[in-house]
Amino acid sequence: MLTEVITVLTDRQLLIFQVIVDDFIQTAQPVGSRTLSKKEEISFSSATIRNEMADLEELGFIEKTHTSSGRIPSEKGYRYYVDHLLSPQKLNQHDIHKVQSIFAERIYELEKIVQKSAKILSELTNYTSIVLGPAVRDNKLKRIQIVPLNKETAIAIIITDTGHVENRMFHLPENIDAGDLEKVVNILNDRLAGAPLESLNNKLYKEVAVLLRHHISNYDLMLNSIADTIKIPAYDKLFFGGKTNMLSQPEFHDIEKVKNLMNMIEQEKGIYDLLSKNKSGINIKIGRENNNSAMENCSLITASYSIGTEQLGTIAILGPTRMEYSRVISLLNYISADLSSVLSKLYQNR
Amino acid sequence: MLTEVITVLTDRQLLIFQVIVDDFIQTAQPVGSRTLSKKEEISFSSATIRNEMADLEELGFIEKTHTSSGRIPSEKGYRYYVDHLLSPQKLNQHDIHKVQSIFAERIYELEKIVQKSAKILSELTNYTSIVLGPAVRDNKLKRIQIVPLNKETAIAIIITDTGHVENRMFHLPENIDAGDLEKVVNILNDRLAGAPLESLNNKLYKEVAVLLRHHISNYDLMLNSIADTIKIPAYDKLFFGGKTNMLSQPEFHDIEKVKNLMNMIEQEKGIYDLLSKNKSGINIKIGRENNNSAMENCSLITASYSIGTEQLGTIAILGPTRMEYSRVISLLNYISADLSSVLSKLYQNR
DNA sequence: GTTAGCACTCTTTACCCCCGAGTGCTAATT
DNA sequence: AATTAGCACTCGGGGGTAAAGAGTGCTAAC
Repeated sequence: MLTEVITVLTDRQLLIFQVIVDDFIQTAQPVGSRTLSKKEEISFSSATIRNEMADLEELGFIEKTHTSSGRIPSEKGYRYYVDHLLSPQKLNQHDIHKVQSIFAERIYELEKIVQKSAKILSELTNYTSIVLGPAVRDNKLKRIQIVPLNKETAIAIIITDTGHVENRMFHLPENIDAGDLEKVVNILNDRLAGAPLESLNNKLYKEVAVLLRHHISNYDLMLNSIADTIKIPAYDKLFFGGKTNMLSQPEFHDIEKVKNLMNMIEQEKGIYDLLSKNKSGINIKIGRENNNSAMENCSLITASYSIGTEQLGTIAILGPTRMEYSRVISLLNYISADLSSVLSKLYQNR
Repeated sequence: MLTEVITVLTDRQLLIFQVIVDDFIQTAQPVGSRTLSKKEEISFSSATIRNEMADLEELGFIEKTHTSSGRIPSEKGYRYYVDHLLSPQKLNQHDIHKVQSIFAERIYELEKIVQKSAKILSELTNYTSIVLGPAVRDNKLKRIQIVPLNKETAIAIIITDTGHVENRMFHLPENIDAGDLEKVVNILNDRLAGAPLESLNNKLYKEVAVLLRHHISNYDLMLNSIADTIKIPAYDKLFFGGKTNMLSQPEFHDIEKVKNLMNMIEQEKGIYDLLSKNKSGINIKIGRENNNSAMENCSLITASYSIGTEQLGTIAILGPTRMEYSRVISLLNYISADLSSVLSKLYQNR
């Protein structure tokens, strides 16, 4: 187990540190002692501040960009700021109004609500928002449907209890007729309806296979196609908002950084990894804490949304390390609570 | 009707112009007379070249970036190059191999094939590829299905003859039972199956409404929900490949340009407009011909793919005006032909 | 008609210098 | 003992100048 050295900062150091972070978050410019001394909340001279800053730097909370520059928060500094100095921000009327517009229209599809949340969130923050869509993994099967398109192909459709629909085309075995198909579908629904999607594959081969054998000759081909359809959602869907917002951040004037980040966003796999392994509640990962070179100058704040106690998905904001943590956290909290309550009302009694 | 002034260039001017364009496409650097005079295919002095270039500039085919710079092709120049000087390029073995990998796996879904095409195309060209997915507009309805999820909500699913599936949740009228629903579904399929999606809305209100009235009390609410489901695909889907490839092009070192372009790509509406109004075959739009400020330094080459004679969708490459036109055109031709033939085999007899 | 030669233009790069913002340290002040 | 004024020093950025390099247009010679 790691032992954390608890650093005790004096009140004055704390004050200076906080003002440095707040100022840097706003301006993106290194903060010097003169600038600080002019702030209302600071009543001592620049020399004093310089001394304190030297100490704060020694402790690793702030750093210089070059020998005679002002200071910027280090990653450790942001971590401390986030852990100890964050005061929850009240959302203003405009924010609240916009968030509630997500649920203004009568929308029933989970996915659409989630997508709209991503959009609104990115508009409110000017950062990039990412939403990991509702996990279908633990949905339960509502119905399987097979619709033949012509003699050779048919389309298999599965519907889950949350209204999620997956479909896939497959090749029909030769010499199968409509009656056979109907029997197959009946057996499938009989045996599998109500079962969690995760368990379907297993059940399919263990319980259904035997039954199918009695009814159609070329059953194995069909079985594989159905198994294919069932296992489609390997990853849950990702929704993005404001993918290009990062381009407006001064830290991304360097095209190379942009390219790295955008590439990761496009690939989705990396993002998926970042989002999926978070616990419930608010999670904050700062810079290299994300273990991802493209995220060097970025922070990721995630929150989960749920139906009742069942965690459904994750909603996140990706921004520069110099991010408005307080505001973003408030927003995420607010949206995820709203999302959870609306979704619960809609789907609780499924 | 516009009268086009036909400009006759001497063979030598043509040669010089072609070499300028080819060189600039490769290097992205303005081409000077000295550089040209060193080329194998050019056997006259730099002074002669300078004279010819002055003429070419007067005619508007090339331009200078500043008074004493080399020349770059103008938009008019690219247009001429594309219209008169393009020699079809043979694809190499590697290209052909990669293209054919699109169809290597047995995939039946139109969308997946199309998506894979976009990916491969962007990898082969290092530009951004865009595919306008199969138009569902003129698909014909295969089947409508309604699956109740609980007492209040149900999900309506429509399946088209090409295997496209759309679904939408809706609120069930109160006091409707499973038998009623089945009747509704039967009526719908009876009346609408085989009809083009476009005509469904009309038919629904004109023919089906009367029938429904006899069977369920609250039929109008239901009717509207079904109408909603049917009209979902307002725009055909867009698929992208290599969205970030543009970032590697030297003309996009300027962050502002990148932002403009990326924003347009993200919004999709603009892209949709650019793609949807093209005729069959290869279309080339250079720079401002696209009528879109974000496309100032870009060219768009589109090709259509089809089943039989029915145009299905569009496949396109978005790159800088300094684009490898010849190669891209060959690739697009090749892929669209392959796409068309494979899709025809799969769906001809639908 | 072609080309060698030349003066001229413009960009790029480097270099220098100076200014401003900031620092750390020391000595004086409270 | 803590705070602050003062000062020497450092570094980045902006402006200016100079030289190099690539290119042009024009003229005169071939």
